[in-house]
Amino acid sequence: MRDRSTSSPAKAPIRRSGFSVDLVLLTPHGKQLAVLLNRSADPRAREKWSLPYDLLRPDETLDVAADRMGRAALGGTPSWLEQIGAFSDGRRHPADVDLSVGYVGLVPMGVPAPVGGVAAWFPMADLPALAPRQRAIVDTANERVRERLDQAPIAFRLLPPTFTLSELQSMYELLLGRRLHKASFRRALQGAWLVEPTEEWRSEGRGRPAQLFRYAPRRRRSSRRGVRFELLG
Amino acid sequence: MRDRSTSSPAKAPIRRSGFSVDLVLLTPHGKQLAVLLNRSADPRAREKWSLPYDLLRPDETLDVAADRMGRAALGGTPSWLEQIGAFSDGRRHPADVDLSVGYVGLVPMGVPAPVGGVAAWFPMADLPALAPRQRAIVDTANERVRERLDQAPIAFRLLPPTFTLSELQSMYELLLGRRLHKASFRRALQGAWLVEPTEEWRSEGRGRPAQLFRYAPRRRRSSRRGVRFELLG
DNA sequence: TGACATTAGTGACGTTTGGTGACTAATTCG
DNA sequence: CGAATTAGTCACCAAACGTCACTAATGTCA
Repeated sequence: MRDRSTSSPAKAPIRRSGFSVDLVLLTPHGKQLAVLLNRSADPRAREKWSLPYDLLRPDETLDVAADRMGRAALGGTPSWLEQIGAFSDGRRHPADVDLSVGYVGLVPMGVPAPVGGVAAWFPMADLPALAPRQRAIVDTANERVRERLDQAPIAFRLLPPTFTLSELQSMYELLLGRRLHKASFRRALQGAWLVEPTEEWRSEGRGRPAQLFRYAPRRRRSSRRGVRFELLG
Repeated sequence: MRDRSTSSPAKAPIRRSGFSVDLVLLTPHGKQLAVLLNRSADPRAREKWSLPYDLLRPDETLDVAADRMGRAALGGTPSWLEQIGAFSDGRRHPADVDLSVGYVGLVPMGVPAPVGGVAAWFPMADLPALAPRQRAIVDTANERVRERLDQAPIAFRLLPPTFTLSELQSMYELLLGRRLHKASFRRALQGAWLVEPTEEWRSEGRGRPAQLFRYAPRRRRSSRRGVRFELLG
């Protein structure tokens, strides 16, 4: 299903001339992110697991191909998807292609990997060995998610449709890798007009029940600020 | 020189199976940025001008190829270079390849286009017709430069080694497309420890002479800020 | 030569933004 | 009931930022 190559028996370091699209699907998994990996079809493959990848079909857009692969890998479409670039140095790739185009996708928490053991979620900190080029793609995916965190609804796409503000803050803390102050977080969120409260409350065991919110961004003028020099040197 | 294809007389919509690297070289030109374009070698080409592009050579890294193309197009190496992604939808490209990898490069002001008329600088606002895929690459290059403006030394790479603070501010204003307040700009710059003064002053016709500065970033701790919700909805 | 225009550079004030600790509120558990 | 736990808010203070106004140093021109 995944192998669309014409039968080429060569195992030598001859690269196929095409290129692949490689997908990094991320979902929250406890205190960290997890990546979806496919078990290698070829038992002789040097790595047992790999990112989902495929060759681009004729007359298919890159973005469309990535979405199609997301559906193929999960049964549903990722809640967010973005290209992270082209990867081609000498590093090895399972498809033996010259070049691979990487995509990051987000999957809301709680979506299980397809049954059958062909795919599984692996925590970021405990990945099995991957082909070097795919390893680079995973690392870039991680960076990209952090970079986009404040410009795209990353955290919201990893949460269910309704969530508590504590859950939202925990998601930001997971993605940023550091703690945030409750009052500051909520004040900033208030000013951004990104969420609206629902009528529901959720009692999570002990403690005061929390109100549920949903992601409902409202138009606001982009603040005409001065320059930020974030460059560190 | 640029055409490395095996002689394929086909003019039909048959795509070559390879991919190209396309370079958007930018330099300040008056009140806006300018792009370096090559005159099409083939007089029957549908567009008279194109971005510099080439096919990746065997065992060559994408980054290396982009740098090589920058040197070939200008005689010198770009002062900054970054990949901006892979482009492949149905849109036409002069090389008739399935996929193109775009790069942005910066060139300090004052570097002339090579003599001979094979290349020329075109102001952003007044570009000639380009193949649709290259047009998309140019647009993405522009966005990327603005996105990176506060994280990479974009403005400094477009200026000569020493410059006045007014020139630096003008460069930021050019890139951002809006005016900045002088005192705020300088205060923020001061806090960022990015420049150091030289002993030289420059008298530019009328008005008080300005001190020259050079880009000399000093290490500083990354500020542990809270979250920014720049997302506009 | 002196008034004026022009550009560079800085000081100071008030407002907004953001970090922080401490408070109140509502629930479970014993 | 009281302690523990989690949610939600308030108020204080410091840092950051927009703005105006001022001083400084040059050229231009009457």
